[in-house]
Amino acid sequence: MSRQPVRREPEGPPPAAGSALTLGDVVVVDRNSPVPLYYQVAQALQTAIEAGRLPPGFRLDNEIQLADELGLSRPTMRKAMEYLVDKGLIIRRRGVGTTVVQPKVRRSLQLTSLYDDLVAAGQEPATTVLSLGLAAAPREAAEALGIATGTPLHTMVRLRSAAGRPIARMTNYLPTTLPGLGPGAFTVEALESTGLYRMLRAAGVTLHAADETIGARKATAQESHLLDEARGAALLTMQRVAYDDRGRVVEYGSHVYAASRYSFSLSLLAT
Amino acid sequence: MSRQPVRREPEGPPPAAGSALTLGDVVVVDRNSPVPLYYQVAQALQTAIEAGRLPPGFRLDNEIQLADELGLSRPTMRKAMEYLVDKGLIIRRRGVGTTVVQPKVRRSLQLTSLYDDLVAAGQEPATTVLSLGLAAAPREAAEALGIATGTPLHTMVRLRSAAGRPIARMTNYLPTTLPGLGPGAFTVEALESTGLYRMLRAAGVTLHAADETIGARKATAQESHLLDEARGAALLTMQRVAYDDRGRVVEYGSHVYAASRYSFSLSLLAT
DNA sequence: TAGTGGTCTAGACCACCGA
DNA sequence: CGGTGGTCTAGACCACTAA
Repeated sequence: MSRQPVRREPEGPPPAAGSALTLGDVVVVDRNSPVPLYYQVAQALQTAIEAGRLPPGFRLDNEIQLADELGLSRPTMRKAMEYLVDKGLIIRRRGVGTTVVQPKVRRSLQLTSLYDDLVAAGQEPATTVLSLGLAAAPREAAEALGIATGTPLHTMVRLRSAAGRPIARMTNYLPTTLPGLGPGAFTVEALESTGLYRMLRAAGVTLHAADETIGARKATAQESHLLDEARGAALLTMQRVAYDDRGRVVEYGSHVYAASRYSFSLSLLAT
Repeated sequence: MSRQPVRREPEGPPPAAGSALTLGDVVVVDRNSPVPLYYQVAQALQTAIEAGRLPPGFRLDNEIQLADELGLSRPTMRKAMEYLVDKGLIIRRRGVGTTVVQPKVRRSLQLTSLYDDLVAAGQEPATTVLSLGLAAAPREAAEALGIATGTPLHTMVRLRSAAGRPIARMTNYLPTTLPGLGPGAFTVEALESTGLYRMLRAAGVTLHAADETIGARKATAQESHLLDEARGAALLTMQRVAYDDRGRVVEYGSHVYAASRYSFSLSLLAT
């Protein structure tokens, strides 16, 4: 239980960026918690980095020192740091050391107003179910789900709005053969209040992976009207196939978004 | 060096999906190789899975057995399997075991012809440099790079084609202050033959992360002409900010794609 | 040459799952 | 209950980097 905040501040030129902090100031581990030690450490460090207490460029001590400052073994400390590397928060180089990564700017990319902005601006997104029921699988959905065209599927069309304006039309197809997803598994009320993915999880479906394709095309007259856009406006399209942890296709969705008010953002780490 | 392909085929009902194979049939480790043992194992397993030698649903032995079949310690075997979990190729459940995941279908999503299809169809992509030089940073690029508007930047516009038709116009801005990227670092010839990212790596830049925003809008008259599309056609847009391993912004790109012939595909693992 | 992270080992105990 | 993966420890040697 010894955890004196040892401060190493040797003579000579001041260190590049901080180093007056010690892990003990930032991380406290609870050995009685059911949360794994490495995860406690990783979370604490992530919080500290995101809060700026470990600023960009901050040089961390080597993993052996850190480990015994916290009273942990080296592998455990290491696992915590690997977690942060995977998240892109720190960089480690053999023979060099570990430094905190510069936070990404992100928000400078918002050239147009985004869905997230609308949500952040206080307007909660709302969902309206336009249709819901069992219907014969169209060719597109049948191919995605790997079944015969015409097989009955849960079929639903939802309109997603934010800030009082429609943003997206989402069409989803789900097989009726999965446990917990028999006919009648979905209701308009639940879909509008709970959301599809939460309902799936509640039904015992474990989402594991998804493939998405993002494209664009011009809106049809009907789509322009539905999404409150000009005729022939550009739409973002997204098709998604979602799989559960046994590799079964759980859902196929084909969605269109009003491109003037919506865009997709992604962050990638080194390939 | 004992590596007999031990086969476990107990009495009773035939196992669900395979189990007549052993790791020894699929993985051979070379302790003299500089390649880490866990990585050798992970690669061999990945290859076997993707080749179908370990079919979807295949149940792997527990990690202790696997480890000593290969003459490895449990942590090393474990690290190999964690690698495969991260790649989404296997699923592990405590108290249950490890199984090979169903391969994703992917290709059923190609509703429209994609860039990849064109490349796969034999037409190599080609790049034409439309302009290249130093220019004052426009507001958009200055914001993304975190510098003052008007700062001189490497500025380049490239036209990417496939199957003899233009597909994308890519506009990139790069600071001149990074080591190896002074004025004159880029030439038309190198860009057309080598590609921007490869040139960056050669200049000693280590790409680490990127933020992307994908949207859509209608083409201007000039863009329609350049990309060989109808007037007002839908375009996919993508802005990207790339960072090096010190968190410095390396590049800002703003690109437009002919949506009738291009789309983005992504695969996601459980969040 | 000194210090760093990368890899590897051989144990241990535990939480969870299904029969 | 037995078997599984999840966590943790305390060492060891090595490859790489920088001074």
